[in-house]
Amino acid sequence: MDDDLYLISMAARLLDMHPQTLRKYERLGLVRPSRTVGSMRLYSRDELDRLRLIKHLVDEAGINLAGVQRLLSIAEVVQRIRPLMDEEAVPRAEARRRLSRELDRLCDMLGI
Amino acid sequence: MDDDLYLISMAARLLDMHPQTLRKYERLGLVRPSRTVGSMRLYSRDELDRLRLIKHLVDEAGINLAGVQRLLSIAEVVQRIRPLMDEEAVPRAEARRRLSRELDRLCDMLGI
DNA sequence: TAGGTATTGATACGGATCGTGTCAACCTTC
DNA sequence: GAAGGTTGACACGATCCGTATCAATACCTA
Repeated sequence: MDDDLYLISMAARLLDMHPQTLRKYERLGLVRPSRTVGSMRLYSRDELDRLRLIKHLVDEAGINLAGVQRLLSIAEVVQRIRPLMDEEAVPRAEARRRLSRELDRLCDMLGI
Repeated sequence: MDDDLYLISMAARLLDMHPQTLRKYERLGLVRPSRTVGSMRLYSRDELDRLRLIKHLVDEAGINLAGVQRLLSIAEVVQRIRPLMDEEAVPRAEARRRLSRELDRLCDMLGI
């Protein structure tokens, strides 16, 4: 499995986005494609998914890039919280402690 | 206690915002001041706090109003999650169930 | 009740953001 | 080496957002 990497033109075609848009998103830190030795961008499946999410938040929800950035940070925290919900995956006391810390982080990101 | 209500000019002065900005925020559903019988806006302390948060997200973080709206919705969910953390406030199984539901809601709001 | 001040809703203007287009220089492949 | 794709930088419209302005209405006081 040669875990599928796409050049910017192919990625843009798959996502129906403009290559310049992808470059700008990287410049803003919204996505971080790897590079060839000649410094050409390589987009993985995960980054395509991330870009699809960004596209949805921008086009459908009308959220600007500063807002998208904040929402992506929040999403990361929520993703860390999910596995803490699995019974017997984590000791209860430890899970509670971690959950509390992640919630504090969320509040910071939300300004509350 | 005559729980402090302010007309728009006073609210704007306290927040250092333009009255027209407050009117526009209401038109977009970001805040919902009560009204006098003559339809003049009345801002409570809670709404002033909400406006302060909005102002911070817009001015400091550069997030647009669509993004602010989404973040405020997320903040509401997080506020509902917090009390579920108090030991012995809620039966454990029930707390877990509610927490799981709120997390699902968060994922919807984040598009994940 | 009459008169002055504040609020209302609607509209318009200037600055900033964002997607897109264009350009020369570089990399890659044949 | 030639052709085509990529890179970074810049510029051009469209849209968003705070602000200003306006006539009409509400409030308050004399």
